[in-house]
Amino acid sequence: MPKPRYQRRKQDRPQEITQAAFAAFAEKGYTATRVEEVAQRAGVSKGLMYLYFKTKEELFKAVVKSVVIRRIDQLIDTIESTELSSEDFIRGPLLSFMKQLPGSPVAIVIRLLISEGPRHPDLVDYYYDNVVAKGIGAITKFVEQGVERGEFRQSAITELPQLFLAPVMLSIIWGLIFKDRPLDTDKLIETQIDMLLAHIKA
Amino acid sequence: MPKPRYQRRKQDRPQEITQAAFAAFAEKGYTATRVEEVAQRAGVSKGLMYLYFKTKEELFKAVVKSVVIRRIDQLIDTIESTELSSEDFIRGPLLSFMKQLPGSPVAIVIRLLISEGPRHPDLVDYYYDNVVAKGIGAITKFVEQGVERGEFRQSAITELPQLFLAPVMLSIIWGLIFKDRPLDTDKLIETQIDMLLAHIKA
Amino acid sequence: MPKPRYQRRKQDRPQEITQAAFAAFAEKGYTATRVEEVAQRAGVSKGLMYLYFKTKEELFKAVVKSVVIRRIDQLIDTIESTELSSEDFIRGPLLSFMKQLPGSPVAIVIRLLISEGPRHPDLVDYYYDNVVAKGIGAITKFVEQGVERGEFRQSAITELPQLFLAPVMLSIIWGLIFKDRPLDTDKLIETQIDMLLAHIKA
Amino acid sequence: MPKPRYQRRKQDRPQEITQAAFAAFAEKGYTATRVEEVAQRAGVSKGLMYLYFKTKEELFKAVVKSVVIRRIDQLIDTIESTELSSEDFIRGPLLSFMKQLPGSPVAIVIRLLISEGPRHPDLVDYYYDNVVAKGIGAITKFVEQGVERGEFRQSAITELPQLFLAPVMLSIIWGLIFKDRPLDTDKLIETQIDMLLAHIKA
DNA sequence: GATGAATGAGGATTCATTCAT
DNA sequence: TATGAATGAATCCTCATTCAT
Repeated sequence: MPKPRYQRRKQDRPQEITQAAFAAFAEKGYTATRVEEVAQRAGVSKGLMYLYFKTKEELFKAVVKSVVIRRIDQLIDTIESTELSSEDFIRGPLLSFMKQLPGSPVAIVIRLLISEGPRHPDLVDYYYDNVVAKGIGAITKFVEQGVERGEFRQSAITELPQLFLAPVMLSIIWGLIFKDRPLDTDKLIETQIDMLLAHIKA
Repeated sequence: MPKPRYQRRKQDRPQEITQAAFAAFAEKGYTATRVEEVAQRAGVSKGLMYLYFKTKEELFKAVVKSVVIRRIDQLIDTIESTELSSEDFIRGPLLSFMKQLPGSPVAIVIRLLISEGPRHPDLVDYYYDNVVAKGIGAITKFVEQGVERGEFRQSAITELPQLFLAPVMLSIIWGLIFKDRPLDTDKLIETQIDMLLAHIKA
Repeated sequence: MPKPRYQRRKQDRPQEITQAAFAAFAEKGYTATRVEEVAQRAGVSKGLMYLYFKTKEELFKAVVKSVVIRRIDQLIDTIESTELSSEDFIRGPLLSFMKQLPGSPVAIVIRLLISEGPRHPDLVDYYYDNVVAKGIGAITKFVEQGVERGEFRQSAITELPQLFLAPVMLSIIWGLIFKDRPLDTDKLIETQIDMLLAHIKA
Repeated sequence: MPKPRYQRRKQDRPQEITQAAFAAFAEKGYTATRVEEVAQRAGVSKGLMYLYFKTKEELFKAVVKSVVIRRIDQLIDTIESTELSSEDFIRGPLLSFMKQLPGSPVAIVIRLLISEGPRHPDLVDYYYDNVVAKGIGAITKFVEQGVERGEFRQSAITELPQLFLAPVMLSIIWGLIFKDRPLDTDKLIETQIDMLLAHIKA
């Protein structure tokens, strides 16, 4: 069944290309990935790439944005609609969310941002505004809620929500650099949560 | 106008080149740095570079190794020769050590490893063996010592020394990506230490 | 927003495209003009272009020919039907004709022929046969008529009718290269005519 | 005698490349000439081209300038140091100078300026300032001298020195477009000079 | 040992042309 | 017919590496 060499699929192309590019960037990084390779992965000609993305850089940005979108918003929605106590929410949905991050596309995006970020300040800003700021904000707000409810006490952690993310980040970086060396990231994150809760509980 | 640094001595060359390369890599990353630029920074001709380093990759490895050497060993020596109690040591020398990491060349090396590591498994191994394993080992050993001395209790942390590093790593990555966004890394690290100590003290 | 020009009629298409192409070539030259741009100017899809013109080159030839047609024949007709004396005709209709050439599409065609001519010998031949030869022939014949009538004397100019065109050509080239530098082309042409008439009048 | 594949000839390279480029541009025009072809003609690698000329455009400019330099200055020098009467100078050195222009590199430069000039306004300015303005100026000054000396009378030609150039320009363009069609350019130019002198002689 | 001129493989991008719809 | 998505050859330019001097 030889595929028709010529298919019109305008609707799907951007995503197909974006996905192929993500896979390629994940494997080789941005610079080492040739545009032609992305095209091949997407089952598309080199020229078509430039119909949808003016430059390789623009493709790069599209890739980052495509990964980012809606990931955080889900968490925030969950936070806002939850009826769980603060502790239960942290030990439940939040913990689950955190545990899956190191194995998710987010890890790849982190890698891309570390490698290419310095040359794409606008992308860094985009990522900060849409992911980091939102995430940090959500956690902060949630902790403050716990304080209001009397579940938590005032503590330095309210101003350092990054402490929630620290083990996640370490797990991500560990996975990026030391792929084969084992690390029990789940336990790492759990233990951090234990410590944090012990620290802030009233 | 590359200054003719005092008497050009052959034996200093490798280091001079290595330092220049490190500075260049720090600014632009490995791929974006041209060999010629390193040569200029080192006040040396392009051709001479290849007398000391067969390829750009080899130079890269030399750079990573040069940064790594002796940094960790100092910490280990300090640990082994200290007469402080475990807690005092942690709150003193170890905390200081951790605090200066985000601003140190280590951060640059992390960036390089994340960007280029996948293509240099041997370098990753080298780094793991000489830095990470040693560091992790030292902390583990130290915590175990605390337990033996009765200062600390048995806990999950003995097997997760990465919890000490987590806030450091987050600080490093934050600095790499979000250069301008403020983050009180010192406080972050201190608070983590507080929590860890609270968690493991007998 | 390409206006849907009244009722799109098939038979007008070739001319519409040809006109659009001429305008584009005039602005950017042949090579720098993309087929797609011509299509847009003509309010037509890229694909349709290829229904009327097999290649960009064929379009180019059609453009040159479309500009050429009938321009010279008008002059010749006028010459043949005039009842003016030779001098009066030269100072009247011929001078007017010459004066308007530098600002006319002919100037653009000259540019195109200079740029692309070497790669289109057949087009050059076409232009020579239908424009230059005819024009030169007409002037020659007209001058000879003047001699026969006793208005003019025999002179080198009978064999060098290009002397009539010289100031026109200089004006055209001047306009093509030095768009902004002023040149009184009318006076240039008039003075040349004065000199020529002084030279050949019996 | 296989040429050494690797020769150091820094001194001569720019000119060699410039000459090769001129030849290539003369044959094919700027756009149709590939950088690699110029390299081959110059017996040089593609990469070396970019050591001496940052871009193809810069090479183009260098080519134009290399042709222009000193050509006009020679004429001006001759004018200033001549002891001939105005008429004798015009019929002698000036006429010779004009006659050789259509077959000289200047013709090629004209072609390049017509084709590529619109995209290189600075180059057009350069050419105008260093060639056209100087040439026009020299002729004007020379004619005025003739008037002062009583050889010539006041006339429109003092303000239209382009009349001297008109037959030269026509000859150049004729040669560029109608390579094979014969035209007695020498006689054309001579006759124009005859007419001009007849017109301005006191 | 030093130098930096010279090489050439590699990769991004453009655009005339084709063809499924 | 008419469209414009899709193709791929063509080309500029970069930069790690080599080597004559």
